[in-house]
Formats: sequence, structure tokens, C-alpha cells
Amino acid sequence: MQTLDALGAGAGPAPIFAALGDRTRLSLLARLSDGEPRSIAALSADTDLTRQAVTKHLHVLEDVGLVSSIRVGRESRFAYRPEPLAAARSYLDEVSARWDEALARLKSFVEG
Amino acid sequence: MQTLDALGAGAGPAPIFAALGDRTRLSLLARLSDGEPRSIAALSADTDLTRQAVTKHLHVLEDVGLVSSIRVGRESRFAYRPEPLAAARSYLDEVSARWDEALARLKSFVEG
DNA sequence: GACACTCGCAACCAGGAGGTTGCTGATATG
DNA sequence: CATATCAGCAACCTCCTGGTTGCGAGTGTC
Repeated sequence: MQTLDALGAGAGPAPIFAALGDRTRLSLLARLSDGEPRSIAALSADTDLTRQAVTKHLHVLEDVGLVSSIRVGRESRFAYRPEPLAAARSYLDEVSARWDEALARLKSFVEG
Repeated sequence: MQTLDALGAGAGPAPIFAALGDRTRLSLLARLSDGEPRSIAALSADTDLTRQAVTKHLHVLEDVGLVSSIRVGRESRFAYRPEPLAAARSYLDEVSARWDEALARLKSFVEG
């Protein structure tokens, strides 16, 4: 099953998981997943972090395509992007399926 | 939807994603997902990394429960563990569902 | 018992991640 | 125009990460 290595966005799913591997970024994504684009100031509002720290996290998310940004007037709005997360999901599904097949083989071996 | 913050293994899904955010570890997990426990030496065999490097990666995976290890004679066998990956999948499913609902609301607003 | 294999521990290193502060520039608003 | 807001850039810092090497200890084999 080479697809485990083949599929993936760009350099594979690892960078996507890496981007997801941070509480702050997960929180940002969760807030943006309601479809409402938000400015950096808005996203930094109820956080104990600096605006700059939030900005860096948003750039990390943007680098792997999890969010997109457009400049509107003096503020830049960040919006959720579903594609990379779908890729991540399908990768986890593949690994999971591989495991389920292994279980099925084991079961049929024991029974048969 | 507080479940986005509530669920999670231990300190939330972020550490799991962080553990998945590395090509080497993803590769190790993919190989172990066939159900066959393997020794460190076996897992280090067709890698250009040192055995110690592989060991560290395996420990990272073990820390978040993605693999488990048992000592058998002089070698320690690492085996795949499905639970954390299931948690990661369900988290991604939640975010994805949130997004889908947002799309549905937008659609019904435009149409209605 | 001598030897080969498997592993753990510790030290060490370079580089990147997460975060802060300070400053500057652009855009609204009075 | 004066002022406040939003953001980008750069420097700097600390700590973790990924990786290496060296060495010692347990385990199997002849």
C-alpha cells in the first residue's frame, strides 16, 4: 500500500499534522471553522498571547493551507480552508483501515 | 460547541497531532499499522537514521499512546495502538462538521 | 566462557519553534 | 490634519527537537 506515502498535500501530510500540533493553532482553527473570517486583532482579543505570536501561528496555518488571508482595508482577514484537513482525515482513515484489515486477517486466521 | 475543547486524550489532541507531524514517525506508524510488532533494530533496518534516532521517535509515539512497547528477551517490541488515532480522527471530524454546518447555514441564508 | 546482538543512558550539537519587544507604515476616524 | 487602530518587519531570547556519538549493560549463541 504505497498510498500511505504517496498521497498528501505537497510534502505529505506530516506538515499538516505538525501545524495542528499546537493548542493555540487548534484553538484558532476551531474558532475559524464556523466560517467567519476574522482579523488578527479579533483573533488576538481573548488570548493571553501577543498579537505577534498569534500572527506567527496564523502564518504557520496559512503555509499549509489551513487558512487563507486577504487584506481588507487596514486589517487582514483570515478564513478557514477545509482542503488540508480533508487530506489529513483521509490519511488517518487509511492508517485506520490498514489496522482494521490486520485485525480482520488475525480474526479469520484464529477462526479458520 | 465546547466539545472542540473538551474532548481529547489527556492534554487534548494537540500532542497527538504533534507526534504525527513528522515524516519519520508517520512512516514508523504506517509500518506498524499492519499489526506486526517490531523490534527497534528491525524498524531501524531500512532507514538512514541511527537506531537512537528511531528510538527517540518511538518514544515520542509511545508518550502519546500511539504505540506500546514490551520487552521480549533482549529486544523491545513496539506495537501499534489505535485509540489515539481514533481520538484525532474524531477531532478532525468535529471541526469538519462545524465547517459543513456553517456552509449549510450560509446556503440556506442565500436561498431563503 | 567468548562473542555477537539489542538496547538504554548520557552528553553534545545545530537549528527551529514559540514568544516577546520595539519600531515603522498604512488606514480609518474625529 | 491629528489621532487611534491594525498590521508587518526585524531583532532577540529561551527552550525543545531531531540527530549524532560513545559507552555500558543485558541477552542469546557457539
